Amino acid sequence: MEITGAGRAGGAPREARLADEKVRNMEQFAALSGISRPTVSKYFNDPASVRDSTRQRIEAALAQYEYRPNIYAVNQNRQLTKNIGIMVPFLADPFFAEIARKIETLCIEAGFRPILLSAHGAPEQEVENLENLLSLRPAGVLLAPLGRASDRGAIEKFCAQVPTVLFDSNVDGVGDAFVGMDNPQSIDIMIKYLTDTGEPPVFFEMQTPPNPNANKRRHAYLRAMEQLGYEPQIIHVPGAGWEFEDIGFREGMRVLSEHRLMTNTILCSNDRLAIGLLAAAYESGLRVGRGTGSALRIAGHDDHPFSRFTCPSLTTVAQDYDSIASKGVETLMSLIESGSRPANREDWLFAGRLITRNSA
Amino acid sequence: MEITGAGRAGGAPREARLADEKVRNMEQFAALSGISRPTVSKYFNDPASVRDSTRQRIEAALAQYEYRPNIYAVNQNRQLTKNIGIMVPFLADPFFAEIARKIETLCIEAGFRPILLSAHGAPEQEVENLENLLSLRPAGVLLAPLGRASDRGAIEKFCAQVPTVLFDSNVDGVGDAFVGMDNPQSIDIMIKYLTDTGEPPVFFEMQTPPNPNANKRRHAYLRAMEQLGYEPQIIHVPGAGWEFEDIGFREGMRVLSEHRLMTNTILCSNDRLAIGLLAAAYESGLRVGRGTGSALRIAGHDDHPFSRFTCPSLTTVAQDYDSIASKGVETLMSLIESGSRPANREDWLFAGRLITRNSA
DNA sequence: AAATAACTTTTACGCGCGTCAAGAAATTGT
DNA sequence: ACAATTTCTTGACGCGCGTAAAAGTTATTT
Repeated sequence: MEITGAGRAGGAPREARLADEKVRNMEQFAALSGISRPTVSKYFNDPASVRDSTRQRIEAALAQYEYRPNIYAVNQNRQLTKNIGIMVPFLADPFFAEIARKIETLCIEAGFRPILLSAHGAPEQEVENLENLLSLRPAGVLLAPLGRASDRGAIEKFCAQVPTVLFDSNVDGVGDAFVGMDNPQSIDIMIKYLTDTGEPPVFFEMQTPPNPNANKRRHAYLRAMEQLGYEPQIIHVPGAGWEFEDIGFREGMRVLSEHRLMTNTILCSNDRLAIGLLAAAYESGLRVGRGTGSALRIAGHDDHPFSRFTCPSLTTVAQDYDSIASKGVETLMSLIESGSRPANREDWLFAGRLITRNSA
Repeated sequence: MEITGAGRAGGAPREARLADEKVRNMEQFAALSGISRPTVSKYFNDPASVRDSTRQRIEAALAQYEYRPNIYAVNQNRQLTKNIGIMVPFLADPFFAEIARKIETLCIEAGFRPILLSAHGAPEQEVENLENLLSLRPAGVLLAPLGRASDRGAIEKFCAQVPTVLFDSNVDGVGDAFVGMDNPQSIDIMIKYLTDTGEPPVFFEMQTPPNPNANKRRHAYLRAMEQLGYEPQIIHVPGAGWEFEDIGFREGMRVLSEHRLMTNTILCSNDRLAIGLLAAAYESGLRVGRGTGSALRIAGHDDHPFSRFTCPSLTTVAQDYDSIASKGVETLMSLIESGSRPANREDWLFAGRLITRNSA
């Protein structure tokens, strides 16, 4: 028996040894991949900018050594980072969590790094977040402002320095674009539906809603009722802040016991108020629905993720999450690519879709 | 009449002029404040580390020029950043949004910069987030893993490199500490309550729950029922993923129509399943509650932010959000300060609090 | 008042990478 | 095969700040 190929002298192969060591910087990695550092740097900025054969060699080395450029050094030397700020007024609201998630995903697909922030309902936090964002030198920002409570000056100052697309909640004249829903349209179709299938609705809202959409919806309600020749009634309940369900429930209990309603139908300014109001109706022993056995019809607005599971399930107008998210990201991307700021602000309003469930 | 102090000659004061210019770096700011750059650097790392008079001069300049150190340069040169990663499995779940918010706040108070990430229910996203976090060189991480679906190897590898406190969902032996709730205790008090005030519960859960807490709760249920001398019944409904309400509703409709229950009381593995189940009961015309007129009692677990507003309001066991958040942050801070990793992993379990509402 | 301690300034290097310029090498066109 | 073009390499500078050493200054102690 012959023993052949008993192993090479000189220890383990060089590459296998090095694979265990940590690659500390691009210099080392470039040496390992057999490519010069400036070319490797070029590759990481845009893989398509180097020759095919070069790219393959870099990617082979990449698979072997798991090197990643130091993000701090990269961002320090780039004039513009690949960061995209996403800020919502209240992340504990699943509506915002959901839309933020869609936006996040789209940003990643576009090759950017999303940074998610929430103002947690507090104007000071919103301002602080903007300041922190600024120091991250983001390529752009998607911002759903708090609204009424926002520090307009702070937002303006921010927008002057960073390409910004507002969404959900508009602040007139601020930012490079706005993407949101068409409140007049959505309120219209809801009121048409409600009047067609029963009585015209009263409008249920907070006295000091944090979000400007509430005002737009109130105006849309008044206009639609006038056009249809019905007398409007607005139930302004005391309450501020972001605890909408709580306000809807607490004040709903009061309103329902006082029998102040002109009709049997209530249109809430948003789903979260409606969820509270539904709970109040249940607690009060009032059957909600559109059947003859029901005392009350309740409708919401937004198609909140939980409104399918209320009792009864909530009739509402769905916001077009997907379109809002993708148009927002799209708009921001073209802002970033163009490198310039548009002279005139674009506003994109998306139509709502009526969702008829069992509450109205 | 005498005119005195008619103003100094020489134009606008030097400081007022400079205040308009942008301070580009620490060098410039140091010059403006009249302090050397290394001392200014020391100040930003720890304001208490410089003399009182020096601090005042820096802060005076700070008020005038609004300089902030370049965060990328700072983090490149510091061995450890002031970043704290916070990662949850599913941010669209208000439970996680809520606890993440508390953790965020505590981190900021401790002088750190929280970075919030969500796995969005996807193991690949969880792994990607860990990789991204790693490249941010965080001082520490608070991680609520996906659980069953998590890539254990990836998490272990991550924890080996970064001080990590797990919360909510445990992965045995991974990370430097775990903070969560005491499932045996919480299930115990719930079962005691339910049996004391009515019939012993059946246990309602998903066949393949994403979260290990479900398993702990099932075991606790079995043990408690055995101890009390009741026959356990577990309703395992098909379903995976994070759409708990949907599963609770869909499968609840089926289960309730099949009349397979041994008792009139259902204990759900968590509130979100219970919310779906409540909707199913409503839809099925079954009155839920503890009164004589009710056909069914339903209890949940977690005290989800919305469970106050279900119809009827949900009886549940409240997780101690505050304690979990603060103990988690506290533990992480001491890990960071000590600079060393503990030999033995600490586990902190907090007791649940029974919340009796109207559903059971 | 002198001695000591505590702090600040000066000077300088390094972090990891973007980017530029000049020249070398590889690829393409004809 | 040669010129034209594209791509890569070499060498170097700069970004803004942390940090270290040595020398200078100020505050505290006895």
